[in-house]
Amino acid sequence: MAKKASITDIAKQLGLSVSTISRALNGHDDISEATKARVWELAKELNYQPNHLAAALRKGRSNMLGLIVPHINGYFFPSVMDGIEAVASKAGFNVMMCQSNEDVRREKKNIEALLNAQVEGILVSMSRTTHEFQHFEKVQQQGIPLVFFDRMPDLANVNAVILDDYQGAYQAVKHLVEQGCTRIAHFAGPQHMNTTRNRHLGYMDALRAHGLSVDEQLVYWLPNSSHASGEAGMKELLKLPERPDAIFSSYDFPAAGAMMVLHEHNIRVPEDMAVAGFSNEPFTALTQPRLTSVDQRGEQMGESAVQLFLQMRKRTENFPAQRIVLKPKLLIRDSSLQLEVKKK
Amino acid sequence: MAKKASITDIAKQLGLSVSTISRALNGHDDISEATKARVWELAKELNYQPNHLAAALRKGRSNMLGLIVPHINGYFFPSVMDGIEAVASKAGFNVMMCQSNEDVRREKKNIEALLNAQVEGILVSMSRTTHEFQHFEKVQQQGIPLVFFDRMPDLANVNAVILDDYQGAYQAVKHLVEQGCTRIAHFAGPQHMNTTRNRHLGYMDALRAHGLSVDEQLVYWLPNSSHASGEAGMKELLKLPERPDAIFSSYDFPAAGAMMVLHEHNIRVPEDMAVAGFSNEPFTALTQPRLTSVDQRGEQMGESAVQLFLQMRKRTENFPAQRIVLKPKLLIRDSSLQLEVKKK
DNA sequence: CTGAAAGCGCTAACAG
DNA sequence: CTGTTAGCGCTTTCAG
Repeated sequence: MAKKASITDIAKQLGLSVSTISRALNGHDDISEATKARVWELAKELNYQPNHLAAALRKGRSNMLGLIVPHINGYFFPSVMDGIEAVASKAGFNVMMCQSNEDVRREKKNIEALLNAQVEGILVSMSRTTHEFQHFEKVQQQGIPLVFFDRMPDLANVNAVILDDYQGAYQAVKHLVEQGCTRIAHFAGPQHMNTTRNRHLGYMDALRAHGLSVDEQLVYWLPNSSHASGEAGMKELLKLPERPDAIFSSYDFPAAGAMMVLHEHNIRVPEDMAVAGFSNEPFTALTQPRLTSVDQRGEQMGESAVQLFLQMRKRTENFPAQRIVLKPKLLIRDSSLQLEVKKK
Repeated sequence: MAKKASITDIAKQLGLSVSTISRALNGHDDISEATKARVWELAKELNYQPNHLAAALRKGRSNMLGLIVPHINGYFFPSVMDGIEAVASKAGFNVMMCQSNEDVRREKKNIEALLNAQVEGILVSMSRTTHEFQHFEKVQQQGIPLVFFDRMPDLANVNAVILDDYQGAYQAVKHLVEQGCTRIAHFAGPQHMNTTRNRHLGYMDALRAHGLSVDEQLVYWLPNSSHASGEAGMKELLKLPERPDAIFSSYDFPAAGAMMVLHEHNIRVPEDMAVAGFSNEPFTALTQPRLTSVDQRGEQMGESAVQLFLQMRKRTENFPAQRIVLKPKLLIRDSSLQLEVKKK
């Protein structure tokens, strides 16, 4: 196998200088069409492959964007990635993707790797175990634009694009109230994360706003977002002397798990208990009954995150931190619908 | 913001040569502990970040591995990516991930981008629209190890790790036969892809091996792998004069779609019609009834793919193309179970 | 329209 | 144990 051809090989074979080849290959208009053609032809013939590393080193611009997600299970993060890829590639950026696996140590390593790779910006959704932020500060110290999405730290001066989780939860619970539910339980996620904390807050405020009191007994703290933890939660709730008549879950999988348990106990959904989840996972349209859920705008979130990055790198001055908040969308399905009608 | 510190800055401030710094930073043991300590300290102080680009250029080794997946919806590809990441990072490789979006043009661009980025190998699962393979040959011509996973071209000399889709389908259909089903329908995927073609072949052979004939009327050709196409397929099958008593789907989502339609028609699963899917999506444990499916060994596939790559780059000689075939696992759930018992 | 020369940041002989 | 030197492949002044 022949050694990989470089710009110098082309130059020699054509009796031209490397700079001419470079310019020809990059389509500069101060090169004659004739030479351009010759260069292109030989490049093809030699199977020439530009070395991005060398160009990036020289230009001081890698055209790479770093991305860190906690995991890629479920529908949400992949959809964000779709949005990111679309906008990034349109702007001429390649995306270097890492998973932190919900582990802050891994997240730190990801940051290191991306910084070493000379990415021009980093988009990150924090891991579940991230409680300190020095590794992020380091990024900013290097002058690398840093954009959080979905999961962000509780700090003032950070750029982020997030969902209005509070509103999403509020709307879902309001909907349940309007369907006639009065004892609405909640599957709550970790309260140190902005996302699930705000869902919990939205839940509580929606109850209060509609004259219902918040009953701590009706809140089950999910150990994780699996369907198994929803099953466990439902079993707990069924032990209560007075059973809830609805459940709002911070995630879809536990909601579906709860429905499994209800089915086993011959408790009808939504007649005996209404159920609503959060994320709008594709499978929510496939459960029996279909599951009401809140859409998280994943794709749009990804797009906005890249756009924010693109803005940041344009400004020479440190421009004020921006926070973009997307509106959630409640998708009402059979698991919570027309309770009044169905009840009788 | 200070200009990013380089190895030269450290050298100057310490009155040492750059090579000493380089060696110290890389932990060579021909540098005194004393100087190592000084170097490390100043590096930390200056917020020094090694420039991987420069090192890679010089060493001719990028420590980057390219990955192309058709999409990251559903569970399968993310699980493969998990396996890839795990083994790759253990071997000191960073993964550069691209999506082809089931578009061969995009796939070609991805290949270009990865080649430009000087990846040391490429792992790829072909897009659905890939019918020609020059872009892959180009990779091999450059001497870059190329490993296909799951979806591979019909060529002899390619390295690949795939699932035994034929066996998976065969087992699923055999299971349905053993449950007493005699008119087993099939939701078939595209026949130009090894995966879904082999599932179709396994389906047919399992029927024949058990004395059942293959009825073309019972095969519905899925336009895609969405649940909607499964709903459409089920509706078609219900128009037949003689209704099937089981359905084996090439994907899980259409299988779930079919179950929705059956539920609407008050056709019981599995009593009136058994259902089995393919992929073992997490949601298959959450449908009503739970869906029988074939696990695709995603994680193991990813791990094997990286291991194969690592082998390939060790051999100086072109070693013979390897094909690793993983064994599928049939997960029997309620949607197909104990038909005989339940029927009466 | 083209060439010469310098250098991005780092590593790796080769010398001491 | 440390320094000198050359150069990875490319882009970009500065000169013609």
